[in-house]
Amino acid sequence: MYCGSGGQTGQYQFDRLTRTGATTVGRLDQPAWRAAEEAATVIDKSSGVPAYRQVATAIRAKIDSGEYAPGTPIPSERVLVDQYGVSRPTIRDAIALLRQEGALIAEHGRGVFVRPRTTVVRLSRSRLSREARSANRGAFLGDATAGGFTPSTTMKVRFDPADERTAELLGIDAGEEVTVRDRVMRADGLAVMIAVSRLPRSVTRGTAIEVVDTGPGGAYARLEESGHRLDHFEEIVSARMPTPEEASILQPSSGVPVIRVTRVAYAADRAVEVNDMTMAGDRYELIYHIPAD
Amino acid sequence: MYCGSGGQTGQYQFDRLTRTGATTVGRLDQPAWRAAEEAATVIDKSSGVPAYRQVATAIRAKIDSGEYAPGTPIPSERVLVDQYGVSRPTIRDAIALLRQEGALIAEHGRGVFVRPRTTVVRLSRSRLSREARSANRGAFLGDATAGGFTPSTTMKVRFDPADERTAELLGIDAGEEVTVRDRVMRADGLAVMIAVSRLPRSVTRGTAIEVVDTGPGGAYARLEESGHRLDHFEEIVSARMPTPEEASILQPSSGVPVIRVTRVAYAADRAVEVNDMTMAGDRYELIYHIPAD
DNA sequence: CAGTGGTCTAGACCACTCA
DNA sequence: GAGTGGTCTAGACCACTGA
Repeated sequence: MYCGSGGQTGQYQFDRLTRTGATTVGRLDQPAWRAAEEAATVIDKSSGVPAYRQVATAIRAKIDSGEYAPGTPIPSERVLVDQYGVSRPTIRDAIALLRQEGALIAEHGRGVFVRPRTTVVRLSRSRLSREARSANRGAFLGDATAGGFTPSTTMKVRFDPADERTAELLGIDAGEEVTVRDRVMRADGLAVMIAVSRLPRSVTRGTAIEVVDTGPGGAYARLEESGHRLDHFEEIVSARMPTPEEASILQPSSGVPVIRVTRVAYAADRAVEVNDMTMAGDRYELIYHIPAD
Repeated sequence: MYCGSGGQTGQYQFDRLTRTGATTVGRLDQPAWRAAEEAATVIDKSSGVPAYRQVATAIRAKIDSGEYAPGTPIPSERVLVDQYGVSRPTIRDAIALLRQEGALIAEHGRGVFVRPRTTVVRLSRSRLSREARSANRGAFLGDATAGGFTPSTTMKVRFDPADERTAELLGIDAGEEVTVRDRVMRADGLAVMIAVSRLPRSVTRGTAIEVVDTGPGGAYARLEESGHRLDHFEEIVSARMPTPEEASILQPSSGVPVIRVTRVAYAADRAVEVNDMTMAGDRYELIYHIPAD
């Protein structure tokens, strides 16, 4: 089910959108190496360095030098077999290594491409302030038009017993009922963020937080209306490789980690929300502002 | 060259050290599967799901269920070949997938182990404040003893022309000379963080910032003494897979991303330092405190 | 349709670990 | 020296893309 523009708030702000590269992938670009018909880099089998690593190093050098340009295909595996004089599995090992590093992207039936520089979205935390929260109509949907992409959001609400971690973060007993707001944010149809928000049911009962559309100002506004004036937020940031489930939703290029942010919102005397956000690591940067005193 | 305890400050604080697991690897533990001599999970070759993925799913399930416990070895590749009735390369593909997810760790000549739960260090930003900076003797070395590990630091100082990115962040011209403080922090001999700090030479000239040992309170104290009172910091957080160079220093387990933090320190009217920090993603969590208004 | 990457086999030999 | 993972070969067939 989809929710309208009123349902979002207190999310990250699209503070600035940086397009660090705008290369179209493949089909139109002429790879530079096709003109050059270059000599193969020689693989030294007695050097002790595995052949597939030597091949990877050679390809990496050509990417760095610009001979293989972002967005263009590298020679096919069978061509590389001839160029380097090793078997196809060895070539594939080299490519696998570079894919793991995030330098190459394989597309079945099309070719292997130098990863195009991606559009990086910078999320600033400065606008989590009360004024900013009330002023804008919801971070994700609000700034989307400015960023030039079409936003959409899938939202589900359910009620679950709190697991151990949630209970600890919220300062409640495990098993106590929590309201779970499960969200997938998309830009131009592509999932860019998963956000799972959990609040004690004792806090949300009788408020619009228990339905999909929380109304203007979003969940945080409803919290403050119902007597839970927000005092501060805490964010825990970590990074890891995506689980298969996350990978199926976010579809990150292979070799790209996810950034995990757990935000805990505190009212004066208690934690009122824990929000677990997962985003593709190559599409986001988080910006934090820290006063010197 | 090594520097003493006086040279560190303004770095992350070891706010809390969480040992989430203390399993010894391998040799002493009896893997549970050895007792059970389990029946092989059947691979359905007509399902359309690649065999190596089916094997990976089966192994992942055994890890999740606890049948393969953290720190213990899984059956050898040749044994798995028999169990699942596929070739060794196929088994290796399955293991490669799980290594990429960070679930397994291979050790040459010893076996493949379920990744032990690692010690996570939580870095809180709350103590970047002026009082905290002057109160403690340097974050990394100071809190190390509390965390129960032996810290060491390698530090080099050099002077370079500013590259384009540094120049933009510092608000100077590209090519202008900057003081580069290059640091590797180790816990019990293991590198856990790389930090490269760059300051305009015009700011550091004549101060202890240009030598390895900056003295009590560290570089930030010297900055404030020389008239650059710090106003605020900005941190940009991102995640990606390590470059080969980073991997050789940090030696993260395969399949573990690095967390990248770029901190810019601002005096009243100008940026005075940009500090690029790189840490192994499985060993760190960053904590940020954000006021509600 | 030809060309691409994806999957898989049945071997081989090497480097490393540990009893 | 036995067992482990690491590397490598020379094939095979499949699924997908695009002219």
